[in-house]
This record gives sequence, C-alpha cells and structure tokens, in this order.
Amino acid sequence: MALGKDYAAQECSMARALEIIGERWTLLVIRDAFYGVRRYNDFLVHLGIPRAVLAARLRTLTGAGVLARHRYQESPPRDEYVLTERGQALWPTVRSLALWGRVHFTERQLRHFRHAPCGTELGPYGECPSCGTVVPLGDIEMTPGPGLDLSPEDPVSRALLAPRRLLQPLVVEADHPVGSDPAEGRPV
Amino acid sequence: MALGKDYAAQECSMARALEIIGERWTLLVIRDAFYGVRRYNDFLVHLGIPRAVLAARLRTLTGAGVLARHRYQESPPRDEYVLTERGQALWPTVRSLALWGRVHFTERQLRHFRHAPCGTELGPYGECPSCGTVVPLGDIEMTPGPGLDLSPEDPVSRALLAPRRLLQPLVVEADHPVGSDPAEGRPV
DNA sequence: CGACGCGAGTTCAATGAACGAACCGACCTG
DNA sequence: CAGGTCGGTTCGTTCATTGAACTCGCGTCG
Repeated sequence: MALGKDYAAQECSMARALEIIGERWTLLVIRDAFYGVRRYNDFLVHLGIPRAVLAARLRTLTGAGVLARHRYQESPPRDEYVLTERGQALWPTVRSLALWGRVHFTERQLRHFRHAPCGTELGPYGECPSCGTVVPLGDIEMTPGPGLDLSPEDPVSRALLAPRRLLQPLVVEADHPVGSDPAEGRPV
Repeated sequence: MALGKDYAAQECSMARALEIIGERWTLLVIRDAFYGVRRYNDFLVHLGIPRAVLAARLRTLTGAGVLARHRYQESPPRDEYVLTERGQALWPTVRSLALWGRVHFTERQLRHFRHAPCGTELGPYGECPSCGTVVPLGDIEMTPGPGLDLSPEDPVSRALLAPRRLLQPLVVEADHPVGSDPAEGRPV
C-alpha cells in the first residue's frame, strides 16, 4: 500500500468508491457540483480549499468520469466541470450523508430540498414522500432554511441563497464590496 | 483551518458529517461494523490498517457516538466496538456508496444483500423492492457473490464467507495455518 | 501601446497525517 | 516461568495538505 489513496487489499466495491470520492474535500466538491457550481474559481472561493488540492481533485474526478470538462468559451479558453451521469448517481449518497449530519450534529436545518411540482420536502433517500417516487434531480428545488447565514461573505454563497434547482448552472454576480452602489443599469 | 480534519467555513451538514466519517479508513471501519466485526484485532487483520490509525479512528467514532465501547469479558478486560443507533443510521449512506462503486467500478458482484424473509435483493437505499419497505438491519442477509475470493488469507474474511445477518457478531475461529489438520473434536 | 486584471492553474517550503515496525503491559496457558 | 494473545503506544520515515507566491494566456482600460 504505497500510495495513500488506495485501499489495496479491500475486496469491496465501497473501497473502490472511496478511492475516488474518499479523499479530503472531494465530496464537498461534488456537493457543490449538485448545487450548480461549475467553475474552478467558484469552487475555490466557496470551499476555501487550497488551489493545488482543488486542481488535483478536479483531475481525479474527471479522470474517473464523475465530472466532465466542458468548454464554454473559446477566447480566453475556459472550461467548466459538470457532473456526468456517473456523478449524478452519487445523489443518494450525498443526500443520505447530509441528512445524517443534519439529524445528528446540527440543530437547525440549513437548506430545504423539495419536490418542486408538489412542494413536499424530500425523504431520506431523495424520494418524495407524498408522490412516492424518486425525484429527478432537475425537479429538486433547494431553498435556504432557518439556520442559514443570510449575508455571507463570498459571492458564491450569496448566489446560492436564491431558490434554485439542483444542477442549474450557478451565475455569480461581480464581487462589488459591501456597500457599493449596484444601481447602474444592471438588468434585474 | 489548522487541523486537517475540519471543514471550517463550510456551513453545511454534510461537512459536519465528513468531519466524523470523512477521514481515511473510517467508512471501511463502519462497513466492517455492519458486517459484524467488533474487535480491535479483527478490524486490524481484515482492513490491513495501521494499528495507530485504527486506535485513533475508534476513539473518534466512540467520541462521536457512532460506536459504543462495550466490555464483553472482565479478565483480561476486553472491549468490543458496536454500532450505536447513530452509527446504524449510516446504513443508507454505506449501502448507496457501495452500490455506486459496484455499478460503476466493479465487474462482478462481490456480495449480495437480501431481504431475508422474502429473498429479494436490496434496492439502492436498503429498501426491499418487492415488499416496498425499508428493511431493518437484522433482516438483511449477506451472502458471497460471484466475484468474491472463496479462500482468502485472513481468518476474518473467511468468517465473513458464511451467509449472515448484518450486525450479527462475528466469531473468528483460531488461525491455524493453511494445511494444518482441523480434525480435533472441534464442534461444527 | 503599456499597465493592469482575471481565471486557471503550477511551484515550493513548511506542516501535519499515515505508515509500518518495534515495543509494552496485562493477562492466560503449558 | 516461558511463551503467546490482545489491545494498544511510540517512533522514524514517507506521503499529503496547506497557504503563499508565481506563471501564463488573454482581455480591457487609459
């Protein structure tokens, strides 16, 4: 077991999974990807992760087919990282882990996840308790809960305050310092 | 962020969860606990984890209330580590992660997990697709699948070959070297 | 044209965690 | 009393993470 990231002798599919998503920061990157974060810089400011580590994780995840790198403008060349189907298949894991953390280690709920068509809060596994079906990711609406800081420092967290669908690409407005005047013909 | 294990600025219940179960080896320890492993030495030989790391993880997990330390004999004093309710609540996470690993990174299935009363293989969240209910852990039977090594080196893996229920305490027979004669009044 | 800025990284020294081998102490067994 | 087992701790080495500084391509402002 030379490297620190392989669970060599473990004959178990969970060990294989952990070799990919079990490293520090990785699952938070994936959570952000579900929230709609796609750009290197947005991951960076939202997570407070060291640049080198973020670059390494994005490489690993694209290499494993969890994220796909997708060019969204040519000049200057810019790529964004989006969840593949394989990555989207991690939603039950992410959901159940976050729920476990909330139930056992958080007092107040930070975010709501609801089945958009009917407004019901998601069950433990990402299903809709009232409809009884597994909810497609695009039908999941996330909204701030009572425990969430409503005026966070970083612009990514601010952008994530608005109600939104999972996977919906995040648009971060320019980071004008607090108190500057935003009243300049900017379309609503 | 002095320490390496806290995701300080993350205002998210998943970050809280990851501070506990996100360290290297931790989730494999928990998986083994679901399989019925309870003793320091059994974790040690089954995982191939460094002793110091195992001791540290068991301390963290008992401190977080995921495992409970339970004395099972007085002389010499010996404790075993068993999943608390909080720990058992991680089953959907463990199940969904293992399933993700199997679907995306393993060819053949290593273990089956079935709803014992009806024999149906569990769904992605630990539910029984035919009964439609969440299966209590004690009703989950695990059996070797086609991909599993049938004559593993270590005695813990050998003990885990027999069909068993989740959480059922694992009994490891003495580790007589391969080829030694086991025909000595040992009850079946 | 030149200065400056931005996004997306890479490089580097310092620190912290993991590794594996050795050691330890309480207890039991031959 | 010699040896073995279980459940650790200690320790030197190796590997990963951190944060700060630097780079590079490109666009923009004056």
